[in-house]
Amino acid sequence: MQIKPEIHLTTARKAVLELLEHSDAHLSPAEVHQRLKERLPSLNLSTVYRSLDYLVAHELITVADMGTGSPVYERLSETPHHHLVCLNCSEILKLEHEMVAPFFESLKQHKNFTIQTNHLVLYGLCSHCREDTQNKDKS
Amino acid sequence: MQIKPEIHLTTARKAVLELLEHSDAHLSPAEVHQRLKERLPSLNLSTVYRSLDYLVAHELITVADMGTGSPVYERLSETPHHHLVCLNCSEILKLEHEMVAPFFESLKQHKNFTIQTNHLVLYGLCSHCREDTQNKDKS
DNA sequence: ATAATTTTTGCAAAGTTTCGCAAATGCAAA
DNA sequence: TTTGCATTTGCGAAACTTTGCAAAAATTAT
Repeated sequence: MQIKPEIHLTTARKAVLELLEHSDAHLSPAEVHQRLKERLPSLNLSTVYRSLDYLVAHELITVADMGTGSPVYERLSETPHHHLVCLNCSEILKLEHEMVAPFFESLKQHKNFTIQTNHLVLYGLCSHCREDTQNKDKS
Repeated sequence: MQIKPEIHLTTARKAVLELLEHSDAHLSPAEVHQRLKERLPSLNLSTVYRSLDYLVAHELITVADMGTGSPVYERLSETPHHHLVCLNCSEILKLEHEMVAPFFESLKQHKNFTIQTNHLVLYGLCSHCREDTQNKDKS
């Protein structure tokens, strides 16, 4: 990963970016490739991988590993957000950036490090499953 | 990933765990396999993968993606720590858990979500590279 | 102990991701 | 425009990771 402020959108990259912008979902590389095959039949899967990497590096999209086997990509909206994934029931909760911003700010202040990670995925237990686990412990 | 408090250490799992406990480094699955081959010649690489998954799920070791191609594993010490990776110079900085704990605590308080992620890897710019980038912007 | 059940492992195959390289494309200079 | 240079892409192969399945090992019940 490198810092390259200059953005050059080729046909492939533009297609990938537009697909993500017009889709509200998390898409895996294979899904992106699948959906673009109609428009661009010759588009190679490895080009999809490279385009996704490029778009992430240039901060036009985000990538996250939700533990689904493949990383998933989505457009980068004005208000970034993050995810909490329950290890027990697999529920995925959205986490607003306001909850994360103070943490990133403290890293800037105390460690002199500017976070660029724009899509955090944290694993743990949702409220419901924590109760279940506690009950199980008692029995 | 599932929550299985009962820990069953087979020969393979014990070997993997002991290797990580006696080694101070981040090891990839292939490196773990390589180093155990002497002791356990018949140990299969897929068993190493499954053992690592098992040990992570049972919170005996941690896994992190440092952007090196393969995930890396290490023993879980009493004092967990995290990493900051510079996107520009690739330097890896250690981040003490004390810097992270208040953030996790706030998620517990406000979102009722108990974080179990025990090894965060955050990407961004180290102090040195941020200066460079700023200078480059000016020129 | 022995048998039945469950878990783990090796192996091979499938799936996913990366990489090298040559052809194609795009941009810039002449 | 044409030429030359740099970037991007397709393709094939390699590398990495996961999965299904049957054999082996461990656990539990009889």
